[in-house]
Order: sequence, then structure tokens, then C-alpha cells
Amino acid sequence: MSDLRPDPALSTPSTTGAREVPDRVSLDGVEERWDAAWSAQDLYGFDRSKTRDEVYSIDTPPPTVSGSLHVGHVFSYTHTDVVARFQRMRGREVFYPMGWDDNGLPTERRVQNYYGVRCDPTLPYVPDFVPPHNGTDGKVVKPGDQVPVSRRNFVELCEVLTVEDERQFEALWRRLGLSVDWSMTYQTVSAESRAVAQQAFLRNLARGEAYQAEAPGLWDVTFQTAVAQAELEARDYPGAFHKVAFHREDGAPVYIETTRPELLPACVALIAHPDDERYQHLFGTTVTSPLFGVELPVLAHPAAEPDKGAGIAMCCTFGDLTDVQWWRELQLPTRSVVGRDGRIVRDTPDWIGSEAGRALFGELAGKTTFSAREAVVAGLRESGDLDGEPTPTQRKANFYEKGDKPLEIVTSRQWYIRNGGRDEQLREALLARGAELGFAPDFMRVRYENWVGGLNGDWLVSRQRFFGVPFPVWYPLDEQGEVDHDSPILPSEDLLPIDPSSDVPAGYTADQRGVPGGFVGDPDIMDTWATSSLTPQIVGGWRSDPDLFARVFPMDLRPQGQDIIRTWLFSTVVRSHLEHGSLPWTQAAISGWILDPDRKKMSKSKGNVVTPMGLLEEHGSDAVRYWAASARLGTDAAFEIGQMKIGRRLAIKVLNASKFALSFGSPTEPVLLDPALVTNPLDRAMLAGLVDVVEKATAALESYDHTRALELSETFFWTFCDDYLELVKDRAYGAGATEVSAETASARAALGIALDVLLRLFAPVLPFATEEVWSWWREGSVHRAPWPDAAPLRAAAGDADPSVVAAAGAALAALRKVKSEAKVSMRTEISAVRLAVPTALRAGVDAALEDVRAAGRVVGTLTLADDDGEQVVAHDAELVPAAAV
RNA sequence: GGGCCUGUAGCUCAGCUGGUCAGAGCGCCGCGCUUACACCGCGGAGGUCGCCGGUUCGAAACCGGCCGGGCCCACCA
Repeated sequence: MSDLRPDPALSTPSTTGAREVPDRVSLDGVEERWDAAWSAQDLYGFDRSKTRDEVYSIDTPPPTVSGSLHVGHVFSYTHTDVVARFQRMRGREVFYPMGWDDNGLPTERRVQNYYGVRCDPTLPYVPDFVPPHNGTDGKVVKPGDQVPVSRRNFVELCEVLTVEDERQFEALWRRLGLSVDWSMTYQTVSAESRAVAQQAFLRNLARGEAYQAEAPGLWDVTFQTAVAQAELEARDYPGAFHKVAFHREDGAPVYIETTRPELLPACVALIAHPDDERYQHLFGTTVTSPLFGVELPVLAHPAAEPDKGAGIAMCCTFGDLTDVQWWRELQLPTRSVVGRDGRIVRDTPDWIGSEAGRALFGELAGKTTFSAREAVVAGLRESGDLDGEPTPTQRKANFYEKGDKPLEIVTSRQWYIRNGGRDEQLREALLARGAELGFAPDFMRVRYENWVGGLNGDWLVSRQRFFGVPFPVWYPLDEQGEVDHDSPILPSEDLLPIDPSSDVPAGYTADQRGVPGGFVGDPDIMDTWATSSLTPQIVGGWRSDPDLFARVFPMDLRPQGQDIIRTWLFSTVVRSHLEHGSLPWTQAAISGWILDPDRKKMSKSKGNVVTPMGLLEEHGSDAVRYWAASARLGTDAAFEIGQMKIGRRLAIKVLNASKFALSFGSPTEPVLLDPALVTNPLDRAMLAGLVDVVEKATAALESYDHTRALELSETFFWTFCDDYLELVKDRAYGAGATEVSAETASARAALGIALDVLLRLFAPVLPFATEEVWSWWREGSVHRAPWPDAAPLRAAAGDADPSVVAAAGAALAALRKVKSEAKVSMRTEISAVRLAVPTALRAGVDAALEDVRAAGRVVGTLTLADDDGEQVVAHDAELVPAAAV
């Protein structure tokens, strides 16, 4: 496509304007200056008249406000910005919004501490509410002192509090140079986001993709909420095996091993593998549990593993997910003893018949599982049913990723969205979506496949929290005041967002809330991923702006971290597949971690020591971006100040080399960009080399390999500065001549053309330095200039051999080495020298001989001799002594 | 237990589909204030490419095994 498009930057040089090259160049202040200028010009504004095929749309990750941005954010957001800038220069209209994630626990906690309130959805909304505290004094209000407020009031406080966070985040992103359209920001807690989340849910419900079920599930006793599979984290947890005797009818013991003796009263069966010889005779019989005296069947099930523990397990409701499987498949009774608060239930269950058992349970009631365990173990010791002492072990237990106590399994009514976890057809369809999606790097795809392949249930989307997007559902109450969960009352889409705890469903009045024959609102809120999974719909205007949506969806790019492939990426694919029958985007770009020098994931504390803003201020944004862009997608990178210094050096070099290259004629002189003037073999060879760089860098960026593109441009640029510029500077000066000779014009034109291309190649990574230079001599912004095209460059280079630059550079290096070894200045003149030139380089050196002579300051005889070596070597050099001062 | 990534100069990393690959930058040593740049330039020293086998005329690169580092998933009665 670009090959057919003329390159206006090459063919229409600037001839107007009072642009000039400053005497002194500097990076100081470029960030503020250019951010202000870009803002004033609305340089990155999205033109919504463009059609889908002209647009490049990015589903930006909304950073969590109420947290802080760290170097990892700077790292990955730079990667995305490089893509955005490249695509913009390629001629695509880039849709690049920014979101703020203000849902979830961090914001909830912060609002509580800051304003001294807590969310209580049962309370009515209070207009003009003034919070009891205002955290500007830095005080943290303790939970006991927090005043309950309605959900709507809570959300409003959240929106106020996060404004300041958002302002600071935006300031950092602007300083970093993200080319975001700042008129398009979104909040995950906004009315629009809530409406989208509710509307998508209602549609899932209507299609049967969302459903409610009462079932045992993982439960966090601290947060008192159900937890989804995606939020689990397996952690080591110390425990101990207890060998416990159950008793057969004749009193003979049957030993099991358990790490959770406190669940003994919840035991519903003993289970062994059907083929296990040791227990054949027990299958079909019953045993009695120790202490509690409950009669239990001994059953066979293939999930029992003969080599674990005693080979026979006690099945409780519920100790782990295997228990749930047995309970379900063997249709065992439910005998829960652990409540939602993680404590043993207060009421002694009726299945415990014995007096002693009931007495013991009375002692356990209300205890934490930890204390209950001690009591049960003491009882077992006393009764002689504990065989030996408990043996300590390290086991893995499931934790909520934000929690610090192992999860319990409790039965509760929850909302689910189908995600293929219990439906092979849907699973296959979602795996097919994963295959259809581009992953950069490609090996990240297996994480998606592993996750989808390993799902063991549908997506649990309801949470028993107060702050978040409520389910837009009410239930009728029957004459007895019982909730009829099977006949939910739903709002129409145009009324969204609604809050069922304060809004009243159609056909009811407010005073019917909670009374028999009336209604009640669903008390739960949605998982934050239930909202985040809809970022393409939220930002693209799915609900409120279908015209925009048609221009940006399905989107082009989802940039994100590798840790949330199973959550954000997968859930977004699920929602889009269900709602739109398509992928939400065609490409995912996965950034790696930032590691500290100890090769550990950069910790919060360390990340906070070096604040991102501090980094940008100290090293400059281009320098920090250079560091980020030096790391490939999907690969962890070291936090390395040294790399930033190299980036800063590059940015400064761009300024200085540009100033120099533009110093040989007026910067606005058309001669600088006329390809027809480039006639010298060395000049044409340099451009031929640049053709190669443009082609390869473009291909690299198209395949999301910004590292390679940068490396190619950078390598070329340093050779351009160190060798080519040195070789041609005398000729470009045209010293002494009154008129510009063809040779001089060739050098100047080649310098101008090369500079013009190099600035554009570097623009995505070094937006400030390149824009600074661009402003000295070109019209408009380099960031709206077309990406370099190889075709016109190739025409200018003709059939030149790019190796001429390397050959001439090698010859110059040989002359430099003579001076270096003689420990004299490079300015020292050479009166005579013989260069031994390898055959392969001979033609190149010949072609640029006069430039080599000038750059090496050879004032006398320069003779060339053929050589079969690999390097150009200088012999018999005679140096002119420096004149005494 | 299953899987992914990774191990190249002191450091951070390139080496793309096996044949100028043993490279770059930083750091280090030496030299140079050369009118683009001293926030610089020039020159130089530094590695049996984790280890052991195999394929091949030829392997840092391909295959197998082992060791080390990072990570994901699953599981433990």
C-alpha cells in the first residue's frame, strides 16, 4: 500500500516558514513544550469520520487508580505507544483512548479510609451528602468509625476521589509522550460503564448464557465473597496429617489420614478407589465416625488415589474440590459445618446423634477452623482415635489472590456466565477464537489454550461486596415474603444503569420493597472482570454510539500483561464471542515484567523508590522510552538505568547530528531534499543502506517487533554519524568555493534526505527529540508525517552498492588507528601513507577516496595496495608534527 | 505431575529460517578539548556461546539428555 503512495516528505520540501536551527541544542524542556503544542493542535485527536478499514483501534488497558503507577506501567505503555505512532505514520487513523479502572477493592478501601464511610446498599441515597471526614489531612479513618452510606453516595465519593488520581496519571502519560486522544477517557465506574456491564449481562441472561445456581463454591472468609477460578492462587500452606480411626460395626478401626480433622463432623462418607484391594471388603458397609458417632457409608470412586494417605479418604462437605466432586457424583448429603465467616456454625447439626458428639460440637460452635481443629484433635487424643502424632506437611491450598486465609467451600446462590468450563462446544469455539487471535509473541497463545482447556466450571461473576456494578435484577416476594429467584424482574435496557437496591422495578412502588407480595433487589455486585471484559464495548460506544462502534470494532490491538491472559484477555474474548460472534480484536500484544537487578519481579516497594515521574525528569522521556523499546514483547526486562543513559545519548545525538547536517545550507533550502542531486557514489551508497533499514524496520514493526526496528535504525544512525558524516563534512562544506559544486550539492541533498528519513524512523521511540528537530526545518509534526517509504529512497540511491560506506569507513578507521597509536590528535595531518586494502573493499575505497583523504587529513600521498587480509591497514604513515603554538 | 520462556564477553543483550559470528552497547584500559556533540570522539583488551552426547562436510544456532534461572497450570485425603 505504501509503495504506491508518493512520499510527500521527499517530494515537497518545505520552502516556507521562519524555521531555523538553534545555535545550542538541548533536550531540556522538550516534554512540556511538545506536550503543550500537541495538545493545542489536537495532534492525536481521533477523526471519527474515518471508516473501519482506515482506523487502527487500541483497547487500552485502564490502569487501576488508587494504586500507583510504577516502572512496569511506563514500560508496557511505551510499547503500545510505539505501535500507535507507527500505525499513525502508516496512515491509519489511530483510535487510542485511555481508561481508568476505579472499580474494585483498592478504590473501595481508599474511599472508606479517606472519607470515613462504608457502602451499605440498603440505605437510601442522600442528596448533597457531606462525608464525615476529608482525607486531605492524611488521616486514615478506621473501620469502626466509618459511617454507612448508600451505594450511590459511595460511588459519587469514589468518582470525586479518583479525579485527582486520574489527573496525576494523565500528567505522567503526557510527560511520557503517549499519543492518546485525551478527549476520550473512560472510567470503569462511570454510568456508561455500568450501563454497558448491565446491558451485556441482561443480554447474556436473555440468551441463556448467564444463569443463577446454588452450589458449593470457593469462598473467602475474610472478604466474605465467592471467588472465581481465575482469581485463585495456589500457595504453600503448612498443615499436618492426622491419622484418625473410624470404627466398623464390630469396633475394628479403619484409619484415614486428614489435614483437616475439624471437618470430622462434616464427614459424609469414606471413599477408596474401586480397585483398591485393601478396601474391597468395606465397600457397601458402614463405619462410625469418632467423637461424633455418625454412621457413614464406605464407597468406591475412581478419583480416590490409593497412594495418597491411607488410600481411603474421608469425604466432607466440603474440604476441597474433590469432596465436591464426590458429593455431586455419589449424591451424598450436605452436612456443612463451616459458615461464611469461616467459623464453625452455632447450631448443633441434627445429624449428630450421640450425646457426647453434640456436647463436643457445642464446644466447637463459633470457633475458627484453627481453634476447632485443636479441640477436635484433643478429643481424638482423649478417645484414643488419633493414631500417633500429627506429621507436619507443606500442602498447597487455594487462596483468593488478595486474601490471606485459605479458601473454604460453602454453598451459596451465585450468578455464572458460560465460558466453556462445562460445555465442550463452547470450549471448542473459544479455543478456536484463541487460534484466530494474533499473539505477540506467539508463545503466549499457549497460556490462553492451557487456561481454556483447564477450565472446570463456568465463570462466577457475582460477588458479595457492596461497591461495584450491581446486577440489574429484582425478585418478587411471595405472600410469605420468600424470594422467588426463578422469576427475576428485569429493567428495560434504556433505563440502565440501575441500582436494584434503590431503584424500583416497573409495576411496583417503593414501599413494596421487602414486604410480602412486593419485591427485593439482587444484593450482589459483579466481579470487576465482568466490567473490564467489556472495555472494547465501553470505549467503542457499543451502547450509546453505534456509529462510532462500527468504525472501531472489532478492534485491532489489545495490549496487556501476561499475568492477566486468563482473566482480562479471556473474559473479553468470551463476552465478544457471546455478544458479537467475533473476536474483540485481531491482535494481542503481551508485555513482560520488569525485573530488578536481582532478577526478581520488580516489587512494589522498589518500584516506589524510583517513581516513574522521577525517572522521566531525571533521564528524559525519550531516554526512558528507549529503554522500554529495547525490550521485546513478552520478554522480561531488567530495570536498567544504563540503558536509559544510552537512550538519552541517542536522543542528544539526534539533535546534534541534525544540527550539523542542516548547517551546510539554509535548512529550508530545497536543495536539501532533491534526490536528483545525489550523484556521488558514497552518498548514494549511504542511501542504499538506508533503503535496507527502512524495509527491514517497517517489516519488523508490522510484526510487532519494535526492538528490531529500533536496533536497525540505531545501528545505521551511529555509522551515519561516526563514519559517513565525518567522510562528507569537508565536501558538504564546500569550503572555498563560491558556488555550490555538484559534489557539495550531492552531499547536502543526501544528508537532508537521510536525516528526514531517520527522524521519521526514530519518531515512534523518541517522539520529543525527533519533533524538536523536525520543527527546525519541516512543516507540521513528524508524528503526522508519513512513515518512510523505501521506493523514493531507492530511486535516489540508484544501483549504488551500500558497502561503499563500510569500505570507506574501514579506510578511515585505519588512518585513525595510526593517529591513535601515535597518541596524537585526530586533527593531525598525514603527509604520506599507504593503505593495504582487502580486495573485497577495494572498489568501495576507490569510490570514496577523496572523502577518505579529506576525513583522514591526508595532505600528501595516499597510495592503495591490494591485500588479502580482512581489514584495511595503514603502513608507513608519516605524520605532520603539530605546529607549535 | 503437565507446559512455556530462558542460560552467549564483568553487566544488559543481538545473533532471523545451520556455513565471514563469535557481535553491540555499557563497564574497563589508552589517547584526543578535531568549530555537531567532552551529556563527546578515536583506538584497544575481554568469551572453549551452561554441561554431555547426536545429526551434518560444517552448530552458539537442529535433536536428545542433564544442570541452572524465571513463569503458568494441575494436585496432594
